[in-house]
Amino acid sequence: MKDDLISFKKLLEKNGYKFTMGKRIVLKTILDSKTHLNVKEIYERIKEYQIGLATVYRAIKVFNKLGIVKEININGISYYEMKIFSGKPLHIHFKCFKCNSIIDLDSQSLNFDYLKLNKKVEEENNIVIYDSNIMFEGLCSKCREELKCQDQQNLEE
Amino acid sequence: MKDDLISFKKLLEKNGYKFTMGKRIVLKTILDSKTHLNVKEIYERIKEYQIGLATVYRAIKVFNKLGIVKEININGISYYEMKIFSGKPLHIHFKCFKCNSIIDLDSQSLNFDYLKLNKKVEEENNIVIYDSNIMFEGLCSKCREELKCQDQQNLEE
DNA sequence: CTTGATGCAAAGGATTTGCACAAAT
DNA sequence: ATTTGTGCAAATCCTTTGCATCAAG
Repeated sequence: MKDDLISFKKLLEKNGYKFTMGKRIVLKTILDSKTHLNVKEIYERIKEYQIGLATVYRAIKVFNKLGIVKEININGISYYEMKIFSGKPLHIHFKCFKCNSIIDLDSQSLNFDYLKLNKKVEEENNIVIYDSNIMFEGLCSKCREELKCQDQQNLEE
Repeated sequence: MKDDLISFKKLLEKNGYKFTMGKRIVLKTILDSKTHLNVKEIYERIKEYQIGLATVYRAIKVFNKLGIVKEININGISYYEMKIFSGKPLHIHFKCFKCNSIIDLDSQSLNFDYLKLNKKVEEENNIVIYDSNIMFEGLCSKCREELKCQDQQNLEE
């Protein structure tokens, strides 16, 4: 087994789960993906291995419970990405209204600012924050440029 | 008609919708509620007026599209709260892992900090942010106290 | 009158579950 | 050997849609 999977195996077994082939393949698929995947997408990618849809759902449920993956809801559908060992303390997502693309915003300095704010939120409200989900909606830079060009053309007419 | 509903009527009609009794009752229900409601909850509260579930869904879809209400997804279910004319520029939500309650965090100074951060995000990424969804998960102050008490008792045993 | 709105029931899509069987420790 | 995992199909839950009818402007 690849070294990088051993930590996951240990984490699963510590919690009474078996690190089966199904779970391994689902996990690997999420690990290898550059973008967030939903269950259907994961299933499509791995069904050649004879893995059922229910197994994918069950594996992800366990991963989510153990904090291995992070769930992001976009238009009522759940997408998943790695959470632990991912090197990202915070995930800020941005959804473009126009092209519907989801962009990860992970600037070092922004993350730091947000973590500082988290601390303030915790103190002000006497709560403990384990996880934070931040999702912005708006116009991405590409769509923004396109709109600018259109405006220009409208003016010239 | 109550004064405070006229702005909504105008907004709807400007966009080609009729401000019917169904929409009015659904809107009033969300307006009057102190907490976020899901469609089923709204339907339960107003079905005595002979309003069908589909009507509730359709009304909310329009409200959401026009920015009248804000949609919040909690565990795959959509909840709704007022967005425009609500006096809150930003809604930060907190969900307690233990008691599952959803708490609104709306401190003036925090909101200000977040809006400032939004500006920074916009500049760094050359995007425009129309809306932001921030949801924290963790331990609320009440559950935190309870856990503290339990720890105390465990130590004394 | 014309157009959008409604209620109902059926359809749709995502997720869960019951069950018999298979696989892991 | 025992316990958890799996595939399949059925069931469930939330949401949307088609259609005939109704109501608002």
